[in-house]
Amino acid sequence: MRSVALAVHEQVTLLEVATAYEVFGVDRGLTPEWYDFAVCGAEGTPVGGWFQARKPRGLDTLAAADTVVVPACGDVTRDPPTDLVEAVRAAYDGGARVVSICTGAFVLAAAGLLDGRRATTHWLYAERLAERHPNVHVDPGVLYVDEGRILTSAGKAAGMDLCLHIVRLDHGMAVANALARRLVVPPHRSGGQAQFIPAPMASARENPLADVLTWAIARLDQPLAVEDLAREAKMSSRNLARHFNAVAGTTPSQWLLTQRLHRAQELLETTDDSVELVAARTGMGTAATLRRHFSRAVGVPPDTYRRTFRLGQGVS
DNA sequence: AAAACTATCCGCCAGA
DNA sequence: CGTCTGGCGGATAGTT
Repeated sequence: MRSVALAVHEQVTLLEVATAYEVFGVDRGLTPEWYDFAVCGAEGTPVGGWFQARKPRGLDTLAAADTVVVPACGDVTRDPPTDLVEAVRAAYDGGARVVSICTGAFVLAAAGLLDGRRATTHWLYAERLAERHPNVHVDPGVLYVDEGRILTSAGKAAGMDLCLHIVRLDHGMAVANALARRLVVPPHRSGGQAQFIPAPMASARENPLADVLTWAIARLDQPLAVEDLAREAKMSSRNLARHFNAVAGTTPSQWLLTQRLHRAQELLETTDDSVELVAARTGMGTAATLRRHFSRAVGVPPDTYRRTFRLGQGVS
């Protein structure tokens, strides 16, 4: 996945174009080969109402890229431009990985790429997306969703998280962490699949579990069991599991484990606590348990992760 | 390293 | 009737 094409079109917003450009378009020498980055669209397309795309490649060249990034389409009440939808469809059919930021998900949905898949978009438009495209499993509560060749992200800044996630997939964690350090953003805020972060704006109506999740995150240092969550949620564990699957696409214990591992990563990055202590402070019990889960989820053992991260800091 | 032990998940059914 | 909920038990993943 070495070439990235960014689709610009009418009403595209500045931040998202900038996000993709900063991540994929600037070679900071972090790894021998960075991405071949191209902007595709019509000459003079206004960007964010302030700038104009200069000498972009045509939309028809989208399909040539390994990865296609689709930023927000300004007006979601109208159908996205047909030529854009078709170009995205063609790119996907040609084997490209397709990524949307914010309401760019509407373009992917219009191209039929999201049917039967989990996806996300800006929380403000999640309901509209679900209405317009009933076959899409819209999850308004995550930063991004990784469905393999289709990746969608929530509003604005979450696009950065997804772009970093892609760099992590392509170049590994060390490079992604070094880049995050250069950009001065958190190195890893996880998005889709088994991972779930309660969206700050998620209302109790959208996500009846939001309170329980927040409650649990505040007590991560304790060995919480699923039963404890159920009690807090005032429902049976059976029902809690059901809601978890519906809202987060995962099980209570899986979600809990993911949160613990996030906290562990954070502690490894920011403290000198021993792995035993990190295990205790993340409610993982023993170091052995932490090591096993950490290695499987992150890919490297805790000690290696800490060393790698420290190295990444040195690069800046 | 394996076996006993525990917690969790999930399909199914029944009741509200 | 469709939807939501709780409980049961086999299967399985995780822990000691």
